[in-house]
Amino acid sequence: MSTRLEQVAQQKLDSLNRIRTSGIDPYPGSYHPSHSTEEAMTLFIQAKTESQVSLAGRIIAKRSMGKMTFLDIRDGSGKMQLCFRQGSLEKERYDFLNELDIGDFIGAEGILFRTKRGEITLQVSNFNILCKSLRPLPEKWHGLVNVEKRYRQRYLDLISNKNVRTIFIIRSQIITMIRTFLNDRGFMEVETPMLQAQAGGALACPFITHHNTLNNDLYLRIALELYLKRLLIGGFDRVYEIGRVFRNEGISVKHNPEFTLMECYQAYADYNDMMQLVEDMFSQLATKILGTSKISIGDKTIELSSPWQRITLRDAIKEHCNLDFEDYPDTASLRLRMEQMGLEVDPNKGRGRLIDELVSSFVEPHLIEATFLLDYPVDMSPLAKKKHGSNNLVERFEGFINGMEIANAFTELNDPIDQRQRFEKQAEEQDLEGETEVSDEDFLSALEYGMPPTGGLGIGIDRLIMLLTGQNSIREVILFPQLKTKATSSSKQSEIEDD
RNA sequence: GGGCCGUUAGCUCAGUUGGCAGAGCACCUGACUUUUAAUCAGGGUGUCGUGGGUUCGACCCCCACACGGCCUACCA
Repeated sequence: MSTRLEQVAQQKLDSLNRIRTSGIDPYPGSYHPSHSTEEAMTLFIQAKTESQVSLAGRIIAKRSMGKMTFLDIRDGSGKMQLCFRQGSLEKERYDFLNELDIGDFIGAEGILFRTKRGEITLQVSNFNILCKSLRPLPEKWHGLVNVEKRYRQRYLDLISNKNVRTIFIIRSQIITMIRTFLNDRGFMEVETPMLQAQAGGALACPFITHHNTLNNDLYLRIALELYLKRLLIGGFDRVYEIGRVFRNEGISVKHNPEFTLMECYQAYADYNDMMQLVEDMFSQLATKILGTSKISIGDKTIELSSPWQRITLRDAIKEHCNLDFEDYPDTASLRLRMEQMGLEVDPNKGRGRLIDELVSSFVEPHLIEATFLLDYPVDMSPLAKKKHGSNNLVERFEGFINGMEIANAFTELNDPIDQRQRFEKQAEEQDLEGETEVSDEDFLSALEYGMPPTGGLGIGIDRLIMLLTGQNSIREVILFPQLKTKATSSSKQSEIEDD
């Protein structure tokens, strides 16, 4: 007894063997089509005379009518109907069509014509199999719907669902546009270590790994910040990196353990310049991708062109929580006030984390329109420069769209003494919160050589792509999102062996 | 971590107070020289997520587990 899948696989294997027996290589080395299907379409429409072309692609439909067969093939650019007529091919070649199934790749040459129904079609005079497929593709009409299978076998999702394919094409275009945008402004793209002795630049739980030869533990980076700043110290005035960072935290529709971050740093600039940069970048991206600077999410329309709304963090919390954090200058008093408001307060959290909790719970959900929250407390921003004339606020903003944090920027702290004190204070609070991390001496000593005044910006690329493609789950814009590894019989076996 | 929902043929989905497991597509055989979700005639099909339990009898009821989705929690 065998399953349907096994029976189909056997049928395809039988076909493969018949092909081999007949002396044909079912997996030839190369085939060089003269045109893509899209180019062939254009050629036919523009050319007055009959055009001889060769095409290659995957068979996605087969309609046989006895002595005449139509195949639809698809390549990276589009699709084309192929017409095979017994009168135009040797009988042996025509009969070979029996060995071609949906899913196989073929190359075909012939002359383009238009059918009675008006479809541009290739009249095939010769063809070759380029790859024999051994598994059936998902159903043609409904496509692949099973979400788990779509993520685990994304190639099937891409074959079946054109809108999925489009999302990832747009993703690629957006990232190219960001590079062009920054390059045009004199930024230089760089690459910095993903394996780091210390995971700094953000407060997040890192992944830990081990280098065997060096015999020391290393961390996968959680941010790009501290190495990019070293490059400003080194004399590159405008640098950026678009790269993967890794955070060992929860998975949700807005979080994947590895995600793509863009950080850029501009010497002699401050957070106001970064705000302008964000406004320019986002409105330009939207205009190029969508043809308008407005994005539609559900029934909401959000304008991305300059200027975005600006509100200080203090005023935003006042408005949504009826609480002025300046009235509560220390952790204890703020915690007391929050408890009086009926909130459950984590006793290990410091003042910065408490304020952050107020923001994410009460303020963020209301920031639908493109909004900059300005001027954060120093407690929650150890790498940002203090606001001129203030001892407890820093020049920092976060950008929000549709209730989602999308950008984070500050005027970078370049006072090495202040930076050392911030690290020390942060270390104290982390001890209270049960985390331990030593300050980054290597970064501090770099800073002591002198870093120019600098504006820095970070943008979550995946979330930006969600906005511009109208997706509400980050997994829809990451080709292979993180899923739990399914135990296979062999891995179960190895677990037993490990025990 | 908690809650709710889901898991049936390769794919998309039905199904039953608890009484032989169903359809469309795909696949196989046959017919067909302008089809295009081709059509027509015929055909095959399954660990009903996994493991227990209740029952004369479980895809269905109960328990546990796995995986996924959404919500929530966590999250610089």
